[in-house]
Amino acid sequence: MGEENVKKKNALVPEPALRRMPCYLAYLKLEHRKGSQYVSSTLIARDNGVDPTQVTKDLSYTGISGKTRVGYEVEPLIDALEDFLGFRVMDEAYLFGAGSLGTALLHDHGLVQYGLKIVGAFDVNPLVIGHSIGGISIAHIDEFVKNKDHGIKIGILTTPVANAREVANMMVANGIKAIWNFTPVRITSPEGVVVQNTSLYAHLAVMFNRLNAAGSDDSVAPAKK
Amino acid sequence: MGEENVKKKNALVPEPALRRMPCYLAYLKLEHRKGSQYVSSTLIARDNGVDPTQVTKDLSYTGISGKTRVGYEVEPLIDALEDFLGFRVMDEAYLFGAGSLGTALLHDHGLVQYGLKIVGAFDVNPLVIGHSIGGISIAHIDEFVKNKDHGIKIGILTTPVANAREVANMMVANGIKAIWNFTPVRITSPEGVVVQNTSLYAHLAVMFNRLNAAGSDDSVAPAKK
DNA sequence: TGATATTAAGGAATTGTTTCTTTAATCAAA
DNA sequence: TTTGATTAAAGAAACAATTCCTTAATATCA
Repeated sequence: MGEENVKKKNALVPEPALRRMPCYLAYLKLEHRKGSQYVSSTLIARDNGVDPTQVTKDLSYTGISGKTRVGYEVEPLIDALEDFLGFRVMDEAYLFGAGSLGTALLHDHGLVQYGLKIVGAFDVNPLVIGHSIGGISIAHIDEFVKNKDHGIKIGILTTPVANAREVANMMVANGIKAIWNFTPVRITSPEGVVVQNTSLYAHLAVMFNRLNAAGSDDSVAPAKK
Repeated sequence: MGEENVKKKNALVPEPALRRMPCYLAYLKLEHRKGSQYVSSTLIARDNGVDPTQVTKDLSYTGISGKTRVGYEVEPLIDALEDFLGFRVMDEAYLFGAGSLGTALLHDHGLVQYGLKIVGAFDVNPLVIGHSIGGISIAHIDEFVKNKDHGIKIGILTTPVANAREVANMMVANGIKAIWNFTPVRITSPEGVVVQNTSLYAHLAVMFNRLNAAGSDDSVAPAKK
């Protein structure tokens, strides 16, 4: 108990804050294109429907500070956000499962602008192996296991539900450090492996629920703002 | 129907709980296929890396209750979850913005299994209008405005950032009640319109952050200033 | 048949996040 | 230069969500 400068709880940036940051970034880029040089937290808050103090708290994580009575300088803030979010360094990733959703992601070239480049894709289905989707050719997953020395740290998981856990284990066993999980299966992450769950169906469930709640109840309170 | 739980005013189901439910559902379907007839919350919790009491709390929202010392009956629980999440009724949706991400979603046929069917797509780019992607032909967005009497309540927003707000407004003005927003732009929802934000980049930001934190920690203080 | 262990469920305490409040800074205008 | 208004930032309070704790029920085993 003697160590008093042991970092408490790791001081992780709150996930909700991290999720809001790309939204600020998109907004700032639009403002920048419009010619704005300074933007205040008040303005950011109003245009994005969040609390002004939350904006300053969120932005303070990037290390940038604003000027009293002026706001934030747009360009440095954009740079700081992109740096902080890791959008400026290009990370390479492998995709596992070239089914419907995997194919969809291979078609999407938007991720490259945010620092993620898919450089390989794997599957077990003979019907897709050998084909090229979005410029990436699909290989058998054994090829991934054979190649021990790839420096790829990020794996995108888009297999069917039944294989998700098995493939995730294989990814980890072969050096993957971060799993971007698009399946509804909850991956119990081993050692120091990061798992980011992004099941579209989870979001769909929330949307359906809110839609039904709004439709069936006329005394609904509007999102307590 | 809602007479007995009138005590709490709105009693909205917490979003984190809703997001976990599809995960339980996927798990239960796998267990069902394996032949399990009963599954306990303890087991669900262990296999999915969550707290057992959280499982029972989450599942209680569906109205199903488990049997002491036995657990939950798998089949009725699957039914209840699918019903509760709105996965059993097929909702139809329009897609706005057939760019990279929009095209990707049109290629994905997985959504149909979860109750969402894309039945139309709109854009403004002459290069894509008239083409068919994933069985859906792309029309000019004016066609959407002309057709006042479509019964479509759900709109998927996949336009470029610059047009997101404008298109969202147009959607709402023409009867869309729920916007599934894939852009990083925060849509300030009007009256009783539901907005579900699903920016992939937000998730990417969280993953990058956690990955970097995991790689650089141990001895180094988090450079958060 | 009775004891034991396992489970669901409800309420309390804890934790984390958001919102509110206060303070200090500084630009603009008089 | 002085005054007033607006802003960022830091701390306090409120809120929501998770985890912990207790209770009641019951299938299994002795």
